[in-house]
Amino acid sequence: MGRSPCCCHDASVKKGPWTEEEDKALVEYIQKRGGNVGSWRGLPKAAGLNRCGKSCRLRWTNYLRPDIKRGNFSDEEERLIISLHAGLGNKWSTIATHLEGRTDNEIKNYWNTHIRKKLMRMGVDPVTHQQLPPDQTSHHLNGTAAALLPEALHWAAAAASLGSLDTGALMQALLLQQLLQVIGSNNDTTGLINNLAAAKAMQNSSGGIVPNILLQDQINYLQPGYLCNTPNFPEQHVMQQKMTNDTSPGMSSFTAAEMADQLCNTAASFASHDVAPAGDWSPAREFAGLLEPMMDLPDLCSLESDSFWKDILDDSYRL
DNA sequence: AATTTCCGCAACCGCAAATTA
DNA sequence: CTAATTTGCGGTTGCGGAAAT
Repeated sequence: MGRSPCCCHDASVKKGPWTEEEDKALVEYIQKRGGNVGSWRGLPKAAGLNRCGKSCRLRWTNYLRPDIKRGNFSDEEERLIISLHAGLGNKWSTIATHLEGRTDNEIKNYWNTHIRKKLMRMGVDPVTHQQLPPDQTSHHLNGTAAALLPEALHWAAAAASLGSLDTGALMQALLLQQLLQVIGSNNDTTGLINNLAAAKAMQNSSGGIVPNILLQDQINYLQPGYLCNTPNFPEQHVMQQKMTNDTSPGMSSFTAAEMADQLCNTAASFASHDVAPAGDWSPAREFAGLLEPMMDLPDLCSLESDSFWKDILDDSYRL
């Protein structure tokens, strides 16, 4: 048993950056064979390259392949990566299958250089997607925002626990988490906390994902009957499309996404005063008051590029 | 203007899974 | 079935350019 020594250990085989000539030779060889590489090990010799087969494969799959998308990642792609990573972890190749034209290496690099840092700044552990302890958080949220974050992160964790590939619920959870950071800058958040707790209970009653919690009267005013469509709620249309595209069998992530969707619908409903919940709805009214100024939220993943989010984050850094 | 430090990305490396003989 | 070989994956490194001093 054992492995034959790889040509990569041969000192005479070239390493390091590829030259234009090498690229050309590799592309021409593969194209001449109609894209059928055959054996990577035998390729270098056949193509007249002094490289190891492994190096050739990497160069082709990560750089020379004709279907590779170039340029910066869009916000939509970034959102997708974050959501998929929350459910899959560092399964870069699996994540890459969900992003057309992007390679696992590219996504991994983008994660390590951009997204990871962004999450850290937001006080979110990029490995677990859960809130970091205060002493490990790279900035200091004010007390209210800090108190709210666990609520949203609880959601993210619940969605992640499904272990499914679909991203809807996690996207919504991240949306909510960010929303909460904003709302947290307001003073009185009792209503918000009540509503979140009730929403979790709603999720519990319809899917059994999050155990325990809550008082019946809190659940009452969050029944699906009270939900309304709010097309201008951030990301709503994106989520609807994602869920429509989800054809995976079984439970799901679709269900989770739907429930998460309902929560956001609820938030939006309260905010727009379109809904009058039964019973004691003063918490909802209060919640609406907090949300109302937020209805024109800019793109939620443009945390650094967008001045709206940047100002909010800067505020929290100062505190 | 020169030097140092930081950062992003392409490429490498070792391991494990998959495939082949 | 087993060993040998190939392929794929994820972590890590190091080069080169940009930013800071």
